[in-house]
Amino acid sequence: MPHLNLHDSRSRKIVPFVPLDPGNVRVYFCGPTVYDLAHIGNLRAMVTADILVRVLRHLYPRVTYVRNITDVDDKINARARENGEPIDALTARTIRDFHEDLAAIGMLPPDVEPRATHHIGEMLDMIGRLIAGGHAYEAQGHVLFAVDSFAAYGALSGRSPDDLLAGARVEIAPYKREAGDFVLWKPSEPDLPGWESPWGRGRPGWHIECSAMSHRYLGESFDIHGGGSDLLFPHHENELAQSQCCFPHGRFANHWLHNAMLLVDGEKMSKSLGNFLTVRDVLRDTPAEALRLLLLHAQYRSVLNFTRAGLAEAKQTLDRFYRALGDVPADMQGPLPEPVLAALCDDLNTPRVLAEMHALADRALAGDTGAATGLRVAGRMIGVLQQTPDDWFRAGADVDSAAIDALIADRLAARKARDFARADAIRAELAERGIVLEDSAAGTTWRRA
RNA sequence: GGUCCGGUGGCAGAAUGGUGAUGCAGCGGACUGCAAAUCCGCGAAUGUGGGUUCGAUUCCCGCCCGGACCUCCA
Repeated sequence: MPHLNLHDSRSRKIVPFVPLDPGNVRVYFCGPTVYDLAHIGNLRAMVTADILVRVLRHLYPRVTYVRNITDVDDKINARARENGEPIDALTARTIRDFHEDLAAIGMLPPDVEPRATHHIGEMLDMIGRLIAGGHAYEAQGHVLFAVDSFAAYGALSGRSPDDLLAGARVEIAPYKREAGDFVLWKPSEPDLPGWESPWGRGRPGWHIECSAMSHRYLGESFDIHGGGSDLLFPHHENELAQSQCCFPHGRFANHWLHNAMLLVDGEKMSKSLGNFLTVRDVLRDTPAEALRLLLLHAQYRSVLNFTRAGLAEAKQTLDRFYRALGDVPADMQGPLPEPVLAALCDDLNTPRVLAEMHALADRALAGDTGAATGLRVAGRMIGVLQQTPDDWFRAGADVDSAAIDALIADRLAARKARDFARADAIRAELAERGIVLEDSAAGTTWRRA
């Protein structure tokens, strides 16, 4: 069995993955801040985590996958006010929508999905310990982490504290001792969510929740922490600092995994550019597996440019794979083809997985049922090819299949009578409705265009 | 301005110190009443200038271009 090698953001190298406890691999990924529908950039991070966890589950008997939900945040407060709705209603609805969207894309649920607001006690406990240890201080109702109390601050993201100061483009709050100090706890206005604390009624800063929840569910040291590359600094740097200062005997995350950003039509996705796409926007006219496959078409550390043409190509690739599957049932069991596993173990090289799947499809189309089974198993491994070919080719066709069968019978009669004008008219009529007819030795079948 | 990542055929996208996968698109052919699918074949790439080396796309340096981040916030 090949060994799993993963890129580690801290060392910026691909290194062998060695679990702390092979009997229970522990993984934490930063989940969503729930104030709006998931967009396709969010989705890329979720798919990266999903593939990683699938590979880990294949290699190890038990994996504990924790993905948090940030449900206390200034963006949430602002959105709730904008919408004129209670914060609880906004977060509950957004979480429900998020779960629906991820399920549609074939994402395995995390084992634990902790919410920040359910772990305020753990956060307060950590903050108290940080103050006691001289790593945090209170100033004007805020509690701040003192970055100069952690010698390794900046090591994860590869920045020196001097670099950080040089480029600071945000006004430094006057109560900070050092410009790099960040908020652990801050006062909350009466109309905003808040919890009583030794420092007054307040709410947590952004980073402390992940430190508190990962500790609660995974311990002082765990295997992998991941998220989008935009989280590397400051979010993960700060999490690491807090956690290591609070639990000096732990290593926090042993291994850091970050996925590159997604662009839309070559540009950063933003509402002002008009290229902001939610998962739902895409799924309105695209099969979910096509969206998933598109995200797997690039290795997770490469910037991925999302385009409609790319989406169409992903759909076409799945057409080919579904043809190659033939009669192999969706739940067919078999060994995962070795080249596929080798590609996954090579830093989750999903493009190479797809190349291997094309090779399997070639053999399957040539009549090799073992290869067709291998394709099924490989597809299941990466969360695609979960349907029957009929379902894939006919889903979304807004038609009455009995009527189509009748037209196919009419056309067959016309062809027998060598009335090709009539036969072609039927083909054209169905084409108008988005139906493609395919003649073969075995008869005529139809699919959606 | 600072730190980091990247630039491979028309497009997407792997890999590699020794003749550069895979898919899409294109072209030619087989098959087909037509079409689709499938099959066979063809053309097509390492941003740029140096350096190291017998040999560089791969390693090093400069330049150009693109991207992420630069601390609670857009």
